[in-house]
Amino acid sequence: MYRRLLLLGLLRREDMHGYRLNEFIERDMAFCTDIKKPTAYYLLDKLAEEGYLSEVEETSDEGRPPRKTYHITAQGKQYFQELLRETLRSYDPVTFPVDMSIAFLDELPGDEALALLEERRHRVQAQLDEVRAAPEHGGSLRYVIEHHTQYLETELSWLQSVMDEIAAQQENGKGQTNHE
Amino acid sequence: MYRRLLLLGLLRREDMHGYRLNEFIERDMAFCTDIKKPTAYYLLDKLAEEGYLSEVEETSDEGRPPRKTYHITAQGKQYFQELLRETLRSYDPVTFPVDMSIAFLDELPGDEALALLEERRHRVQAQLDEVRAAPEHGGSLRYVIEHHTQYLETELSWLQSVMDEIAAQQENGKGQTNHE
DNA sequence: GGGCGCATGTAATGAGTTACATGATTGA
DNA sequence: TCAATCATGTAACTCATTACATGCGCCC
Repeated sequence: MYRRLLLLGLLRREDMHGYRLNEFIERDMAFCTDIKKPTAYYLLDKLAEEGYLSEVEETSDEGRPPRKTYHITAQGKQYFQELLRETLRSYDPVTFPVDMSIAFLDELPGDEALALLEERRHRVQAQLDEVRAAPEHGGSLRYVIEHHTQYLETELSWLQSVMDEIAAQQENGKGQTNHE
Repeated sequence: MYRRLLLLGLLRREDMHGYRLNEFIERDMAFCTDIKKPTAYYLLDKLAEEGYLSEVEETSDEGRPPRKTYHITAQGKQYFQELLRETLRSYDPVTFPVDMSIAFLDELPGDEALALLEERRHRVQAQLDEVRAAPEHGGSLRYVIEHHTQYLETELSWLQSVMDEIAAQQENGKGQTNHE
């Protein structure tokens, strides 16, 4: 649903065709969304069918492929508002896949666990670097960047604390576990 | 995939039938997973088909319905290890639906935005309370609880900072936006 | 007699992804 | 001539969910 919100939100500012939308999303919002191109095209189609967007087919003037420009309708604006409010007010508990591996960490010898967690730490750090490098165009996208920055910093500090504790156990000679 | 890891991880400790598994998950792990009952049954079936679990049908002695007890196989243990390592080392960027509503926050009058965010804050706080109330049985589940606690605290502090900034703009009379 | 606990499922649906297809122009 | 840019899609698939179905025994 948040993907619909994204598309409607961008189209509310300016009419665009799918390619431009995907381009913008990939360049400026990659750090906070995972929408894929075919999904975007699919959703634009669907939103148009449902009456939230109107599409204007532009037959190509030159050698360029034809394209459809989307414009948000009155119902679309209302729908956008509904989605916006609902998304703002509601909170769905998050699940982290890594939690399951942490929960069963006793399955792995401590040194291997440490190596894998170190690898993970690098990836989280890389993601944080990417967020910090995000183009800083004004507007409330600034809050979103701050959101991800804080989230990732917390993630790093938690990871570090887990690694510290494992390393401590390792030194105490309690690091022996049942491994296959 | 992390759902498979969860089921295999629990079965690695002790043979169980689906009902007990679901019961345990709901009581002790609700705060960190969103697996639904039919999904669990479905996955147990599938994991058995794939040779990672063996199932023993126990025809009911008394009036109780018959049940299938699952036991992890050697391949299952290996598969579990693979999933465990892969899940530990890899990091998939998280997306927060709320980000999309924050990105387009200028669509809403400031006072309404504040009211909705306040509602959200309450829900996040409730979730944090629930995590803190989680049964504290030993093992590395402790790390998972810590993970969620820190995540939710960060979430609350970020929310607060967004609300503060909106309130500040409101006072400066910049709170006027284009609304329908 | 009505609801809860025990125990398992199925059928339909949804949301999104992957891999693939098309085809013209422009620049190295 | 080879890749990239522009521009749009489809078909098949995965993963998981929702809503529903079943049926006995126990307790109030």
